[in-house]
Amino acid sequence: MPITSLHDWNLTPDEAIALQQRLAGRIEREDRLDPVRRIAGVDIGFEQAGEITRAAVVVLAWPPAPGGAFEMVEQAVHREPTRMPYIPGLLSFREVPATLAAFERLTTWPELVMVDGQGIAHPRRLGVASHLGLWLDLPTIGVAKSRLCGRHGEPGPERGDWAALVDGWGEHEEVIGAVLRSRRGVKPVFVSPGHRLCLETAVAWVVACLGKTKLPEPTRLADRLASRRDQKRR
DNA sequence: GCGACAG
DNA sequence: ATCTTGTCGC
Repeated sequence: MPITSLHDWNLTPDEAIALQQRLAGRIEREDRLDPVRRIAGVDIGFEQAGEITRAAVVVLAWPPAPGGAFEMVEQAVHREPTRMPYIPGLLSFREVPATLAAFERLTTWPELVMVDGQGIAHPRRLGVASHLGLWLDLPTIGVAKSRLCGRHGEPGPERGDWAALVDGWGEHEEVIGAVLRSRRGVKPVFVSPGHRLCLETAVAWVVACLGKTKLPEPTRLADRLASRRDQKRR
């Protein structure tokens, strides 16, 4: 059931938390993906000492070419005044509005989206990837570089090895993500379902999109575009 | 009260 | 996230 109306993004922390608790109940964790032909990557960067929020989205063709390279189908960037400071747990209210605007500039639509941040691996099970997934009504996966919440062991050393990220105790204990070794010898990434897919499927897609670096291609390329590292060179 | 804390 | 040069390693 797609969400048809957008809520107010300028909320007090308490109101934002209450809203997250309600929206979390709408997250679908069962696989519901259309045949994948395009995968989008999303990330946010900042300009002018944080005054400007810069949302970047890249759309890559799936599957990648025989050599392993992903074809860049389209890119979009949207800049706007930063609306609120970074508050752990409330990241989506700072980044999702600009991201939605960037998506509106696309002429092609993806069937899957990877977001730089957490999916359900969040205190109220509604990280940026999940929140964005609800608004786009698309399957989303959260790929974060560090942990927000949950406990976990050390994943194995090989690419693809992962350890469960669990949160809660007793009857409330649940697996909320995977601490994935995306490359030998590097700190693992935190993968969690955003919307419309389960953990195993999310991990499989991230692994399938890994190139030669720590981050999967969709997120890595979006990161470069958001931080202007693709042209900013010196 | 004392830590922890995505980007 | 961002401010920033060189440097160690495959």
